[in-house]
Amino acid sequence: MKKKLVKFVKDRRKMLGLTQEELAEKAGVGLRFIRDLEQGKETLRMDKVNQVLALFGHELLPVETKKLSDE
Amino acid sequence: MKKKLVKFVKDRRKMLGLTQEELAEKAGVGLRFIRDLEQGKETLRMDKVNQVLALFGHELLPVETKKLSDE
DNA sequence: TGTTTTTATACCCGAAAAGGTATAATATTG
DNA sequence: CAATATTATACCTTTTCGGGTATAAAAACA
Repeated sequence: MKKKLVKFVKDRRKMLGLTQEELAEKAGVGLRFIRDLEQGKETLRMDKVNQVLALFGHELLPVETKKLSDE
Repeated sequence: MKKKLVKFVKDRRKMLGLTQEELAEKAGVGLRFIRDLEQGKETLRMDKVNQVLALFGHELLPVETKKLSDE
């Protein structure tokens, strides 16, 4: 199963050479939140996720779901 | 200020001729949630929003934020 | 290897989201 | 206009997310 959001955050964070702790601080969220996010938890608060994505110049928006088969 | 998500949900719902109540039931969320969502509340749970968007064949994903001026 | 850094799990607590209900306020319709 | 349907606000309760802390596991590095 997929997790585009998870992959996006992990990739971007490593791209910037940040630890989860540093990302948490920069984003203004708790370390636990970053962990949960990167672990694929889905019951996260939208605004908190957006706080993190904002660091990467991104935000959560409705995108067409094209789920033909997998990947 | 914008609210793409709000506009998207309202438009799609009306497009299908549904009331907030009907949308809530179909999505499996409370009526109050739909109201909060369409009212621009940002501290919503991501998975619940996705339940709603799924009815429209969409999902929340990270999208580049292009905030040149407004609109 | 052993040492250190980073990440993953688990537990506790306060804050607040989600849902239900009730009631205003708007729209819609006759 | 009035009557009805739909949407917006407010209050209350239950549930759980988010944060802090502690510890275990895994990675990185000497």
